Amino acid sequence: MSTSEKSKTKQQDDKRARLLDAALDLFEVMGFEAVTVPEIAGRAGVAVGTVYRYFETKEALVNALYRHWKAAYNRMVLAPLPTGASARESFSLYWRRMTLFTRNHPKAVRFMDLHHHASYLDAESRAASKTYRDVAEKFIRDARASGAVRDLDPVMVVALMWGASAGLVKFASQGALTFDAGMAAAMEDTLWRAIATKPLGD
Amino acid sequence: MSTSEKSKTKQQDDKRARLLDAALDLFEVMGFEAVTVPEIAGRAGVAVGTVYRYFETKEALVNALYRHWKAAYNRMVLAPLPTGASARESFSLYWRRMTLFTRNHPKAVRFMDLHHHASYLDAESRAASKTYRDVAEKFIRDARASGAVRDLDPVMVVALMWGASAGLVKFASQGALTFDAGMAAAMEDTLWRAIATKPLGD
Amino acid sequence: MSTSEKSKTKQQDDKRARLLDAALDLFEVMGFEAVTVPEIAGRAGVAVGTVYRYFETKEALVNALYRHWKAAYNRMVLAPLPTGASARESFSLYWRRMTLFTRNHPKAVRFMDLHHHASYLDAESRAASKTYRDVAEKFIRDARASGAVRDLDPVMVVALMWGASAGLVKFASQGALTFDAGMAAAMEDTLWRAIATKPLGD
Amino acid sequence: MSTSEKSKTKQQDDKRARLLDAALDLFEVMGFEAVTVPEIAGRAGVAVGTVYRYFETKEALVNALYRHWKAAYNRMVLAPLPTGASARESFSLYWRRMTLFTRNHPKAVRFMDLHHHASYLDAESRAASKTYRDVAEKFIRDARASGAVRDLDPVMVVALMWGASAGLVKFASQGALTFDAGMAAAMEDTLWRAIATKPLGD
DNA sequence: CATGAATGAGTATTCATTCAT
DNA sequence: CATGAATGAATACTCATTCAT
Repeated sequence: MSTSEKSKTKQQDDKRARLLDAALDLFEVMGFEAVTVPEIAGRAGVAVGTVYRYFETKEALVNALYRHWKAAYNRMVLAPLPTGASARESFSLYWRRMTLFTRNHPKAVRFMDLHHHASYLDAESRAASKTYRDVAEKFIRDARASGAVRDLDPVMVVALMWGASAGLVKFASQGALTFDAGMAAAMEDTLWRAIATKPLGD
Repeated sequence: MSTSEKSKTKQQDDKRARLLDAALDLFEVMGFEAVTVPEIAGRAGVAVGTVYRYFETKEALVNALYRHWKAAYNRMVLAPLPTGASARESFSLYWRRMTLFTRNHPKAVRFMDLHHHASYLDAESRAASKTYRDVAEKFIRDARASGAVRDLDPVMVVALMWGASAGLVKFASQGALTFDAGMAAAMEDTLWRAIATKPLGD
Repeated sequence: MSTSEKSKTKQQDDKRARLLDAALDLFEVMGFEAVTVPEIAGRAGVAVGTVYRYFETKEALVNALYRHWKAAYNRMVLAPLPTGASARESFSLYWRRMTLFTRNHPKAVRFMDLHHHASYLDAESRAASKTYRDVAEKFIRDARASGAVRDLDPVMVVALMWGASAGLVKFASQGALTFDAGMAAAMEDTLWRAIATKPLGD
Repeated sequence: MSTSEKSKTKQQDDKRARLLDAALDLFEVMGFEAVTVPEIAGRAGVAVGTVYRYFETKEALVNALYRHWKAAYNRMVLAPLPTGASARESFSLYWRRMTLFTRNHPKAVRFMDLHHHASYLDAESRAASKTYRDVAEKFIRDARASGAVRDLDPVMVVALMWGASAGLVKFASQGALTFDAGMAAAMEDTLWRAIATKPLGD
């Protein structure tokens, strides 16, 4: 297939992608209202009017951005586990997926946390959040049933895991720590001690 | 001092306080830019122009609000511990102060988390954040030195504690759990297991 | 009553009136879409923002303008006739009222004619037009019943009278004729010949 | 000339004609400024860019449209009368031409009336209007000289005739009457009574 | 001190026009 | 010749801030 055959679509995809990238950079730092459409266009290297060829309104743009990253997160983090994995292995896998995504896309994660209850997000965008809690709760419930995890409120455990990850992002963005694989592993070990029936076992 | 002299001051303080309250309610839900000065004035029951008798600009108002709550937080949570407290007792006290404040003033806590890196906060407002980290780190370092807490990166532990609290607020505000004293205690126990050398000991 | 007591309302009325005047001047010549809000504000001697203190939107402004003049027209032209007036006298009175209004407010009449079917006029504004036709038709019907006017379609007669007046305005605005009292009287006589049973009688 | 050579031209003419038709439909209802070029292109079934192959600008398009219909009107209505026609016959012929054109092309007539003084029409387009008045005035002057028409201001008579026709269009477009041949004839009779020296004579 | 009408700079959005394919 | 994606100037409208009362 020749380059020219695809170039039209490619260029469009490219512009849309560049607009989403620019919007992420700006919204994450400034917030939705503080960012102007010309700023987004400028950073994406297109004219103002072009923004409106790809997104109906500025609100439609944030919503598209939010859903884009929420979908990517769900795809990577909430994918089914390999069958037969132990509770410890499952915990480790989920935690490493979460932190890997977070470390690869810290801006996207901060953006989602900052905006998840914002008034300019429509119902569909907000609905995406639920999935995460559902999957996480089910995992904890199963692990508890298997006896590997103590008798704790599943939602509390989800809050702890999400919070631990968010805390690392927050302090990393302030320069107080480095959120690398080692830090992720140390936190994993610490969290497992918090919730496991026999943290030192095995 | 006559009564009328005092009442005047009282009324002024009252207006200032009502403005700060109104601003907190609105900023926390809508964000800084999405809230208009007339809205704040209306909710506080004063005229638009009056806002400017108490605060130079809208930015000055957010900064005053931020510092107000940051100071309250520091006063309540970071106050010196009773001398002679064990690491376990100190940990418990800090955690209970944190969660008590958070449960009493969830709007203020969400506001501070949402806005702590915002561009409209000036250097002085942002500096207030540092204190918290310094105190928290010192406590962890001491506890570790005493042998009660494992050999962990202090900042990671602070991230974990802050994150655990933030996670509870977040899921509580979504209606997924109830952040009451029992929940706080359960989380305290869980966190202590995560970091203590002998979590079951004593 | 002192001047100062009323001055606040007076000034407001004044601004509203000046805005309506400016809008009439501009809309009549340029059409609704070709006129910018800053132009209206400038001509009225107020700031742009002030326009929006008096009218929700630009559309609300045209609608208010349209209703203002339609009401004035109906008040002056469609007021009840003195009882006992003959058909000839009634015809003369209606015609003189129409042409007097038209000569005094040619811009308003052109504006109403130009805009009466415009998409930016809401239902209520458009409804005002009906009254005119109803009154005019009733008059013709009565005059015909009395035998003074020939057996003509009443709507056709209304069309003729309105058209005659509109034609005079149009050619006057082009500088082809002078629409004064004499011209109005000459047209009245001509129209009466057109419709009367015995134009020369009496 | 080969067929293909002609068809090419035909297709071009066709596109131009379709653009003019689409523009008439839209301008007449919405006004010049409220209609977008993409709308015109869409209704004409061509791409946006194609509009600019046939017309320099949007203004050039309205001007072309205006002149197109003005020329058609002049060709049909203002064509020389058969020699030797009486004043009554001439009057009838002019009136029937006017009303026939108006009934066949009501949109074009409304468009011309609505736009005849618009700022986006250039001098040449506006000049076309003069012809009509000149011809009409000359006819009245002659008829008056022949003694068939009373001693009236010619321009007033033109205003009356134009107004009568415009009134019929206006009320017909509002659904208040039907502008058919019978209505046209009734109005002709009525108008002749208005201006003739001996309306009942012959 | 308190008020709220007035201000005008600033923002989202539209749309006539161009030009590479 | 035809196309329609890209452009950016222009417009309606908002809202922080001022100041006369």
